[in-house]
Amino acid sequence: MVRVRFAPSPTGYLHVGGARTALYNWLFARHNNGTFILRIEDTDRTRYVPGSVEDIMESLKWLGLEWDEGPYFQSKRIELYRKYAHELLQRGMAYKCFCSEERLQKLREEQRKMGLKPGYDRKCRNLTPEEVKKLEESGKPYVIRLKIPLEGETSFDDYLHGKITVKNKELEDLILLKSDGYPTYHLANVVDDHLMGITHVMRADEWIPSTPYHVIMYKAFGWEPPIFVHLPVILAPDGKGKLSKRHGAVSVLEFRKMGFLPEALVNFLALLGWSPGGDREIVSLNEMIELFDLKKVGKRGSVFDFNKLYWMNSVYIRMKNDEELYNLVLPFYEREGLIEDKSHRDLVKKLIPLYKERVKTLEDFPKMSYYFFRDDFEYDEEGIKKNFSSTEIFNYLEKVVEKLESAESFTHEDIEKMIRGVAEELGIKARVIIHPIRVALTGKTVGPGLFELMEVLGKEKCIERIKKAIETFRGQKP
RNA sequence: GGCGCCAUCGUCUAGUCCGGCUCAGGAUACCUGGUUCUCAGCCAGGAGACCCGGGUUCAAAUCCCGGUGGCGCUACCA
Repeated sequence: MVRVRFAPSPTGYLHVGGARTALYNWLFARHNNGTFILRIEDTDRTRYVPGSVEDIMESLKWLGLEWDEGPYFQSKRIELYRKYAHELLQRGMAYKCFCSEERLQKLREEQRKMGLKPGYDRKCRNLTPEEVKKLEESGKPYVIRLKIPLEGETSFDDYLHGKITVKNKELEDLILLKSDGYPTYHLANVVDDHLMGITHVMRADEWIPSTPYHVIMYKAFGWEPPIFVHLPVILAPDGKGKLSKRHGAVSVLEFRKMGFLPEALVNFLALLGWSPGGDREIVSLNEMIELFDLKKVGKRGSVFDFNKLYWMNSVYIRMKNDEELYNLVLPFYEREGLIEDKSHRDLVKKLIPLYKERVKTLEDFPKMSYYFFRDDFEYDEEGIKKNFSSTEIFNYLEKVVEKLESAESFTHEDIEKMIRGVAEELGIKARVIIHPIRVALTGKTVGPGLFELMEVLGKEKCIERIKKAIETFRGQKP
């Protein structure tokens, strides 16, 4: 029975790197009919950020990665870790260390100065029972450290990387229990993974260096270690280092705010380091469950390519039907303050087909269709220059207004017939008036098809805006 | 610095395990053309990669060694 866990620490929002780790764990669990557990590793009170647990859970839910157990909080299991730390003490696999932080810091400084590798000098490792007793009675705070074998080497089999070996000489007696009684990540992590029956530990690459410590701990406890799977990290677009805030959005919920669809984000993230094989790119969550195979996960870090995410998002938007899109997009219009009554909601409904092929995000909808809601849009400079510099154009537009005023039907088919008819009467190409009309109506040179756009805008607005453009730009020397 | 991990188009990747089918396939981004009232979309085409050097072999992107580069870790943080 497969049991995996996603174990973030509540030090901030859930970023996309963490989300991908969660996704792989989730997919692996679902694929194997296993259990996906959420565990909050909050053993460092100083780094706790209020609200981050909520953010993490909401992010996971939004992405569709529901957990089967938890969330467990390590801060509520402190006694447990304490107990196990003391068990190691009794077994002689750990020891109390009374060295102050000041001494450790000074030690490190000196080591660095002398070109030695920094690390604890194991001063307290060989304290006699009497010395320990004396120090304890003096009330001196202490930590509990793991006794690393002085010789030999430690290795483990990583599912992706194969055998990884380090010399025990390179390892130091790391702290298991801090002087405030809280466990360090290492202790809590190992104890919980064992107690929770975790079969596969899938976490980011950066944990590889501390895995030997964990292996030594499992051995010290006499426990069977889980299978380790170290996932490659997500790199910043410049390829230098991990993705961070300064490269743009990193928080999952931030992507939601920008109008990305969870399906798109998940699909994109899944392909960052994993391939379903062949040429498949657009894969639903269900298909991913079926196809997910740890063997197909890559080893090298992958760059987060915003461009590709935008493309994928647009693909998913186009896959939605108009009704679904309406529900998704309405909140974005509301956020922009464009929705005041039912007529506005109806308007949004009509806009969906005009824009769904042109947007990359949900946020683009209100941004690109602002002029349907307000008259205070701006005219594109180039658009004015290109379309309103000749004098004849205003005569043409007047003719258009005339025709529009007498129009009985205002479907895009009839509008098209009418506009093309005007052009023919005038002996000009339709495009000669189409573009100026678009600028007059929207202020822009680009946008949905003019006739569809006019139909939705409505006869009154069309006439009004063309008249206004004539007034504004006629005789104006650009 | 030490230790570790990694290395196919700019980017995500297929192929690498079990060497020949590959003068390396797809996607994205970019460029060109077509469709069209513009844009987007769609269609067609283009340019673009096996880090370097040795070795093994009839044959290497694929196996081995070395180098280089990138990244990670080096806390009473996770």
